Formats: sequence, structure tokens, C-alpha cells
Amino acid sequence: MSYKVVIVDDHSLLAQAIRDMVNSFQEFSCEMTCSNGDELLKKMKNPALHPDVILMDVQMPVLNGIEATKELTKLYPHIKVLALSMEADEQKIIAMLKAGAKGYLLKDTKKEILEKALLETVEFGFYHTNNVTEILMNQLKNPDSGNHFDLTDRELEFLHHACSEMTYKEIAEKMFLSPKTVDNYRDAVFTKLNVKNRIGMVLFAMKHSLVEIE
Amino acid sequence: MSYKVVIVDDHSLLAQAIRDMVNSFQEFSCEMTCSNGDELLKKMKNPALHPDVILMDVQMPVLNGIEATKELTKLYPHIKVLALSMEADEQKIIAMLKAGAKGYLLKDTKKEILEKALLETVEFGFYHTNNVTEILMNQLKNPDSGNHFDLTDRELEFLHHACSEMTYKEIAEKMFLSPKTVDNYRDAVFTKLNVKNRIGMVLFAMKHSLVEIE
DNA sequence: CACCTAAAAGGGAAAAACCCCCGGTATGCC
DNA sequence: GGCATACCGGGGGTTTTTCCCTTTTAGGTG
Repeated sequence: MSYKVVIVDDHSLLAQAIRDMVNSFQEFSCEMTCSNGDELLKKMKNPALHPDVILMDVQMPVLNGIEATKELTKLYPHIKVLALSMEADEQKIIAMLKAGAKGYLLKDTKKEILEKALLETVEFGFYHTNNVTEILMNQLKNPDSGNHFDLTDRELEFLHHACSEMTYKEIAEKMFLSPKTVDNYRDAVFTKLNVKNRIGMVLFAMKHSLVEIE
Repeated sequence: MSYKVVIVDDHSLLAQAIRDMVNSFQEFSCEMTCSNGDELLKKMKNPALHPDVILMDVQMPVLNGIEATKELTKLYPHIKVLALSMEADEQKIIAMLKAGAKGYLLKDTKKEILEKALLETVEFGFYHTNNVTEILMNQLKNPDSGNHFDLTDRELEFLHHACSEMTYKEIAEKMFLSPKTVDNYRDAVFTKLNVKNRIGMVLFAMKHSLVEIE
């Protein structure tokens, strides 16, 4: 009897390679891989398919790891999610852990660490590498380098729209607001991010990856 | 007797997973992995270690796949390099093939495709998926989407200044020009990059890394 | 020489962005 | 209840951007 694992990764070659690796561990077996969060959620509607652990990539098309984890931990709290990501991006790590992930593995860890992480996750309920804990400590000590810069949801939404060729008038339409209200959000964001104009705001957003490039 | 493969990837978990996968192919074996281009070049100084094929990741720290491939094909043209990348970024693909790679695999291909690609590369000298050929065709048909965008030196200089909080008046001072001349450069760049306003221009510059972020 | 381009400069006007001010509602907290 | 804050809207103004247009100079090229 072995623990069941599901792998979610849009890069199918990697998904297969990691699946094979997981299958080489005595305590684990993996038969299912998904290429995005949406596919995963659909399959999880069948409780017979529920695994012990899900190895979840963070950035994926259709439904990314963060959103998928949120949904999943809400619907099926007994399934443990372990994030497996390329990037040691602080914001992503925090978002993922907030979403309910039991740990965050970087893709540059070793095979033995993966096995250990899987084991500790099913047995103790969580696993964190020193690497990630260090980043989290950094985050605690230096909250300025943090994530949301005290922007409200609506301000963040505005910021996203502002990183486009739309005029404020068009943004107002998109957000179902008066142009004057958009004016307020602009002013608020300018003050909070300490920028002088929209260009500065866009540059700030890019720099701190509050919006995705491309 | 099997063909020797070397894997170069900074994500050691993936490197190991892919190595195991390659070792599962009858015709191939892989004992060596490197975590960056520099490490690879150092090891290749010993001809006894030369493989038949190198599976090379594109983006790596220290020495990226493109530069490493350039060096490698110059020093040891008998070693075939197969690029293995996350991103279907046109510029990267072209740069990699220009550098001497015999093919470009996306990490969302299947196990069988990897085997086939390795086989065709050692036997015929190259392998290209439809996926990548399509992108290359796209590139040929639409050279506009290329890299240099036909900006003059002065326009590029202006573009750099424009990616800041400066007003055009301030940019004019920085460039020792009349604000009206800066107007001309703005209009020219807008037309050439096919953007509607300064925000679009900045986003374009970021996206195509015409300016450095951070 | 005629033709083309890059570079530089300007006039004028509409649109957009920016910057103050002010008012309201709803919510949650002490 | 008082206070803070998120959210929503507006008045009225200046500055900046954007988009037309014309002109001149200098340097190549067929």
C-alpha cells in the first residue's frame, strides 16, 4: 500500500518525468497528472480519485496553482497540496501558503528532498525547506519588501487595468465606475506607491511583479 | 552500447527527473548533469566526457543556454545540442538555433517525443517539432514581430528616458533638445512600435526587454 | 542633381492626465 | 456613539500628452 500522488503541471514532459520519479519511491505512487488547475478540479469531483498529496506547479495557464489551491483546500481540506515551483518569488510563496499549501518546494531541490517532503507532508501535515523558511523570515524582518503595499482590492484591480493602453475613462467603464472615482483610485495608488505619474506606477507594478509581463 | 546524453538545467530536481527518464530509454544513457553553462564547458574540456547529445535548458544563471551553445558548437562541433525550454519565446528559439542547436523542444512535449527527438538528432543531425517550425514560419512571414523594431539610435535613447517618471519636457532637457523634437520622436516610436500611448510604449519596451527592469 | 532619411524645431488644438477641493454611504472597531 | 477606512461620486482647475500640420539642415545614394 502506498500513498497516492497527483501531479499538476502544464509542462507535460516534466509532469511525466516527476511522475516516474515519484513512482520510483516505495511509499508513493502516481497515476494521474493534470495540465492545469481547472482539469484538476474537474477530476477531483470524483472522490475515488482523491490522492493523499498533490504536487502543484504555481504558474499555469487556465487556472494557476494559487487559485486552484484555494478552491481545493476549501472543497477538500483532507487533500494536502505541496507547491512545486521554478521561482523563489516571495509573493508567490506567500500567496501559495496562504491559499493552503502545506509546503513549497523549489524545482532545484534534490530527489531525496522530494521524497522526504512528500513523506513528511502525509505524516506530519507540512514540510518546509530551510530555503523557503529563510525567505519567509526575510519577509517578516523586512515587510517593506513585501507584497501588497497596502493596496486595497479595488486599488489593485485598478492598477492591473492601468498597466495597459486604456485611458482612465475606459478603465472606469471596465470597472463600472465614474471616471471621477477612478481619479480617486489613481491618487490613492500614487500616494501609497510613492510615484509621480502613471508611468511610475506601471514601472513600480512591473518591478514588484504586481502585474504579469506579457 | 547506447548514446551518451548530458543534461544541463539549473533546476536539479528536473535535471534528475529527466535524467531518469532518459535512462529509461534503451538507446540512451545519462550519467552527467550540469546546473549551468559554465559547469558544462569546464567538464567538456575532458574529451572522455563528451556525450552524443546535450539536452540544454535555455535560461540558466551564470552562463545561459544560448551563450553556452555558441561556445560549445564552436569548440566541439561534433556534440549535438538539443534545446529544452519552458518558453516558446520566438527570440529565444531563434537565438538558440542560430547558436547551433539542432532542435528546440518545449517542456510540454511528451516522453515519446523526447525519445524520438534524441534519436533523430543523433541519427539525422536535427529534430524540429511542428510546434517550433510553426513559430519559425510565423517569424518569417511577420518579420515585424522580430527584434530590432527599426528604431534609430536617438529613438532608442528617447525610449529609455521615456521609461521613467520624467515628463517629455524633462526628457527634452536630458537630451538637449526642444520639447517639440521629443514630440517627433514620440510620434515616430508610437508608429514603429504600433502603440497608442506612452503606457503602451513602456509596456512594449519591458516586454521586449528594450529596457532593463529593476 | 534629385530623392530619401535622420534629426531638429515649431504652431495649434483637442484629449488625457493630474491635483486640489468637497460630499456621501457602509462597515467595523473601541 | 465616535472614529477610521473602503468605496463611490463630483467641481474646477492646471499641466501633460497626443495628434495634426509645416520647415530646415545635413548626409547618403541612385
